[in-house]
Amino acid sequence: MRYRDVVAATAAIGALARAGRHRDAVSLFSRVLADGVPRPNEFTFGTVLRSATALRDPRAGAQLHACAAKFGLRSDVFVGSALVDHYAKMGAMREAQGALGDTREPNVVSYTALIAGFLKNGMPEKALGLFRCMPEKNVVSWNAMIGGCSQAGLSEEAVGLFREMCREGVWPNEFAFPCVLTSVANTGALGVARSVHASAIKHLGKLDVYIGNSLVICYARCGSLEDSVLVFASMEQKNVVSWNALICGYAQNGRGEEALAAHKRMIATGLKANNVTLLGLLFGCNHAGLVDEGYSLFKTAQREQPDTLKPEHYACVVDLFSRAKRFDEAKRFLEDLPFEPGLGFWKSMIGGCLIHWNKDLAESVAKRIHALDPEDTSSYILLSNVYFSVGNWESASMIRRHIKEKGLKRITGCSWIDVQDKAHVFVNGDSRHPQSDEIYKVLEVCLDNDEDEHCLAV
DNA sequence: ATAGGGTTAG
Repeated sequence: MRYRDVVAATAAIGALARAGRHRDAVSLFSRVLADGVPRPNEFTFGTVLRSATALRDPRAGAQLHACAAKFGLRSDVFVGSALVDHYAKMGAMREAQGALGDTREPNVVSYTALIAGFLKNGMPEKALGLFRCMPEKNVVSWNAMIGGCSQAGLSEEAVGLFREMCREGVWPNEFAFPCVLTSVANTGALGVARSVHASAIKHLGKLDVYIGNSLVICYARCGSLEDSVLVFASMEQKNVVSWNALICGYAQNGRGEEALAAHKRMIATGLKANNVTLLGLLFGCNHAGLVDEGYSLFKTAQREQPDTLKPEHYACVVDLFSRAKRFDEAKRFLEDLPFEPGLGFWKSMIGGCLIHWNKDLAESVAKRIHALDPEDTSSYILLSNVYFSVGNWESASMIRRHIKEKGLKRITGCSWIDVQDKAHVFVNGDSRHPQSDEIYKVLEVCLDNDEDEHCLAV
């Protein structure tokens, strides 16, 4: 069938795209093009390019780009933004920049698409540079910056940008809050969480399910399970993500029993658990020592929805057994894995050996790890800690020397506490804090009261 | 008839 005019043809392509039938949309475009009638215009290209992007098909994108150029539409702003967005989402940032350069009158959309691309492809400085000098900003450009920083793990930047946006008088919409709340969750600042929550109510009135979910996880990560549960209870709409957020919150805070209970309630509402649910449950069981419950959940999932199982779930089971000193079961489980265990699996085992002072097993597992990766520092450290724990100082310091000699780099873990919305970060043996002396005095008092605890030198 | 931004684990 032929289309009466270009409007009808474009509408037909657009309808396919809206129905998610992107492959058909691209085919229809090719047919229209082959017929030669009607002649596609800038709207047609914009529409079909979106489908090529949704398909993540760089070949189709490049062909459409060339074709648009042939039709003299390359410098149109609609075609241009669609091209920038396409290339940015394919990770081809040079081409994306080129497409913006070819656009005669680039607008907010063109710039925003490029900024989002820079952030997604690990170039936050370029994104920020462009954002600072773009001719015009709107709430979407702000959201792209906030969301992109949040995804890139630049939590402080994301929160800062959110504040700046509000200061500039830009009214945040519902898209901004999930991003900024994720970032707040990563910094763990409860006071900030509360103020962003208040800001959401002030700006939006009603909170949608995305924001509710983000609040549940944010409060849990900031250490306030009370607020987390309160938000969850107040949500009108709940989906799998909401339940997962609740379950994971319980799990992170060591409340395995409550996580299991929440899972039962979730099933009762007719929702099906997915891979994240299972991971949260296993994690919760892990930290509450609910070994049999956790393993039985795993086996049920293996039976009923084997497609949801990923290596991470198997790793949790290894952790579950080895933390509980059930090394034989852990070993048997490892041998029966349906895939090659990665380093993480063996590290899990050493972790268990450290808790239970199992030197012999730690040695044999360390051998396996170093066969896979001789540069793996964390397993050396874990092994030397096992030696420390059983009082074998010589072997322990030998390993430390070995690490130094090989020049292996180790990633230092850190912890922090939040005092009046300011995070104070510490690493082991740190003395850089301005109140360091006082802090250590208080610490000594605490440690004196607690002499039975084993203090592991890492 | 067309465009850019959102939530869950480690």
